Amino acid sequence: RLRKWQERIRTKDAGERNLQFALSEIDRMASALGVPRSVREVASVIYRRALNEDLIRGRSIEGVATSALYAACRQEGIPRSLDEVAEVSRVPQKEIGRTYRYISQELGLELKPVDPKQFVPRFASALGLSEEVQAKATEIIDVSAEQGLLSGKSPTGFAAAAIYAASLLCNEKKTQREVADVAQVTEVTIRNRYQEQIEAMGFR
Amino acid sequence: MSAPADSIEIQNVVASTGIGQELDLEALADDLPGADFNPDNFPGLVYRTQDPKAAALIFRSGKIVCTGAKSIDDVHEALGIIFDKLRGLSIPVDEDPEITVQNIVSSADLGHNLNLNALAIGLGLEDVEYEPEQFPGLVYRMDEPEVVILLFGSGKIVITGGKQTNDAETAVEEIVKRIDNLGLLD
DNA sequence: GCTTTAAAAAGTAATGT
DNA sequence: ACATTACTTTTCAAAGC
Repeated sequence: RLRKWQERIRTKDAGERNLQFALSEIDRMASALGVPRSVREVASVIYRRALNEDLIRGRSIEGVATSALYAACRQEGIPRSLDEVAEVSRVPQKEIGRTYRYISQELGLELKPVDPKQFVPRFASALGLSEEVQAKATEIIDVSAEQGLLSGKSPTGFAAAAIYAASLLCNEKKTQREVADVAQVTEVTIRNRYQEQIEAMGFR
Repeated sequence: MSAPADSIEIQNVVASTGIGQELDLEALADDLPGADFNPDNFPGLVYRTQDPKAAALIFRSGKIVCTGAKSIDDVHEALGIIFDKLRGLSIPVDEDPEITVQNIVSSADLGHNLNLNALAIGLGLEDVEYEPEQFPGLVYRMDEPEVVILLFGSGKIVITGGKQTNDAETAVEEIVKRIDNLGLLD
């Protein structure tokens, strides 16, 4: 009986240590990504819910912690791409995506698809672009999305192309490579989305 | 006049069967020209038929998985060829091994572009998986028939998970109804 | 969970000319 | 700037780790 008690305490301690580890990892990754404290708290809540619902069984603590942070960013309207999240995590991008889909389904998060507009302020300021360019990029996204061009396209690539197009239109030109680097997409993707978007805008 | 259901094409049929006889795969790999067998990698021996084109996974237990066929008739034909090949190697094969269709993958065209963002919300986020950062298709799990449908912006779709020939047709009619009811069919 | 086999859809990426 | 190849998703069985 004494052994059982010790085992329980040991398990409880282990569980407590695991939770502390997960929360400190969320904190570390959130700092590296530069997301506000409110997002870390949302991520902590999602992680604890996943823990209570026993969703971690068969998955790595780090994977669930990273996915919780990815989900929290989206829920708070300041999304990070899976690439960006994977850069500060020690879990491969593929596993983060798979784990996110799983906990999102099981916890019923029902997050809407990521809106490309939500990347504009962050990408544009990283490129030192003005408010005017940001407003133009936002307009390009709205107009082309309304014409059905967004279906199936990656939100980061869509945002990157709109920012590139806006930088040209506002005489604050950035090269495709510069925009591609901050958005972590290829120049080919920017070129493809850019062509569709300027056509949708009625330019050519 | 061309209904979406008329555009359905079966792309792949997966079926399982068994010859009711244990097999020595090492020996079989030597006797069957073109057979791939890497037990360290995978326990099954891979054997491909040319006409109809299909691939069979043959296991030590005598159970066989056939995949890649374009129709249920092709599955029977391909497995028939394999059964005869085995008999030719003087391996006893059951008279008419039962063949079970496990999965049918079909493609179709709805004939309209689809707004996947609107569809994700309209069909219900709880039944939908749409992560364009990871994959361009919207994944929709339907209960009746129990199939999974992948929907693309072009209006092209993939229906998978069905076991009956008519599952794809039923599913296409149902998904068209649901999309139309949402006013999302241009 | 993973390993292998097949197939479609469309986007993105890496490599090659 | 092109093309080609390859990988992402879903489904399913098989035997074994």
